[in-house]
Amino acid sequence: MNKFEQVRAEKLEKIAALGIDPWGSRFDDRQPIGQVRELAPEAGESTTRVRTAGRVMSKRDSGKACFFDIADHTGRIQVLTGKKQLGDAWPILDLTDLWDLVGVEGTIGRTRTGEVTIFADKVIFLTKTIAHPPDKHHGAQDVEILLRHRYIDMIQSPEVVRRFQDRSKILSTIRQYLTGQGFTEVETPTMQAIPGGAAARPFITHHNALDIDLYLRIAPELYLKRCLVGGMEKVFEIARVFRNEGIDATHNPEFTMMELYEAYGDYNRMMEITEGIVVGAMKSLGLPMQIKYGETDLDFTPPWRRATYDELLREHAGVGMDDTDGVFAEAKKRGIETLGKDADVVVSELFEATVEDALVGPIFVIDYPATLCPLTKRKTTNPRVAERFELFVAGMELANAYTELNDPILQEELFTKQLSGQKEEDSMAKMDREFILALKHGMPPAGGLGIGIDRLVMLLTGSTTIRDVIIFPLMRPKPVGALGLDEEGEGEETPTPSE
RNA sequence: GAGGACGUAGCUCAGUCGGUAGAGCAUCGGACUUUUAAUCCGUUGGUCGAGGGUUCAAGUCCCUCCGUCCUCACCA
Repeated sequence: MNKFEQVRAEKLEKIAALGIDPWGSRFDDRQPIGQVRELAPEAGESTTRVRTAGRVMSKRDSGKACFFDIADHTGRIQVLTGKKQLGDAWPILDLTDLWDLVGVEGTIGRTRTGEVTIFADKVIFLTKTIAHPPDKHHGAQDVEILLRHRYIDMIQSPEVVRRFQDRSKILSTIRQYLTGQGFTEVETPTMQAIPGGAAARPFITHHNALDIDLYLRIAPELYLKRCLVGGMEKVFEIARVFRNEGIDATHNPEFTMMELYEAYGDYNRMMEITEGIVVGAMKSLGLPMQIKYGETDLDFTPPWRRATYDELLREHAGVGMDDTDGVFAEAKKRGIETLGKDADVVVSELFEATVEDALVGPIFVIDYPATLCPLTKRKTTNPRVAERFELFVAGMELANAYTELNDPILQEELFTKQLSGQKEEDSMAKMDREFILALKHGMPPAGGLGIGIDRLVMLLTGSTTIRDVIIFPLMRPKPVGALGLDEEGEGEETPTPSE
């Protein structure tokens, strides 16, 4: 405990000595501060009584009077009280520090300078804050402090709380939209013996009683399709998935993916649903169809542009995807390694290099080279092309959907086929015999869709990094030392992982 | 994984050419019943991220390590 904490801890004792519980208790019939503010008259003091609670954000002591500001997630308000008004309760104010939690009761009004103020005759101590708070004007600015101790970020920046409330609203809107369309929400295994359904490196863990290694899922896809086999014709899951890869402004090791499957649908139907979900989410936040993301102007008025993979590759790279010689030549020209790589792997790399960053969107890129899509149904008119789309917005891949492959014989074949030039962990093709067996029982033709929830929330809340929309992003563990929280001598260090 | 930047009091930040470690806020003590970055007087506070090196002397220069951020690569 550092010197600041000792001072506050001593006050704790003094509060208790006054017969007051420094940790507070139930506090009923409280109005949120935002509501209390609305009751303020144009000027002067009203007779309207209010009762509210919040965190002390600033304090201006003036002898026998005291002004302090309290804040909750709905707003901030000034409180004025005095020795005469509080009587026996007056000494508690001396023991009240910044970031303590208090309840107040009094009349609502304005001071002569026009500031909305609660003229309090009761101050109820609710909770002592032992830690020393950051600078009351600048707040903590260090990104590391804000991320490691997100509650500090939330306390000092109401917009942070609002952003996560927006995230919650987007999620509930998606649930409402889908259940309204007859979808059933299911929860499939997070720990899986074979981590399939996407191309990504998994996290590995171990179950002691069964003595088996398990993987944290990289996608819920293969289980949701089993639900289709079982007759759940419309299912979805808002799935936390885990990918053991790099961390940057658009990637966190765990993130949230919405996946849905609709029997007897196809990828065209998935485009309609995607538009419905995104537009619905925007409306729930009160956003117009034209928004700005960073410097980019986006128009979400449906229907959104649909362009084929081949068409876009011709537009931006000047070659068609079936023109193997042209694709190799163009790739080499752009410094892409082509030696020993499958033609479609090169096509894909050329596409990523030339097209993806140029896509402002929203735009559905449709009809991908089939070899890159082992879980997707091929076009009956052209088996080289898979019925898949990806939705791009502002250079981000926001959604991915297929007409689902339901042919178990072809599926088994595709699971065994690794493309040259592609590492196994970079491939979606991982043999899962249990899944093949499920397909053998007859999965209806279906459309499937995945939407990256974090990226959608980024887009709709104007956040440029994923850390702004993941409430506790992964950070490398560190001994608690910042903010004076470090225990002297018996420093309880976070164990470092073995190398 | 590669490159770059940063790390100084609880917080926000200065710190010149290598020459006694600073300010504001917060804390603590005092004055004040309409302040609002309250004011006024006084006070306390440092392993300069960690370790090593150069030097008479290192916050400052060099090396290693740790952490965070940015760019690139991978990925959604």
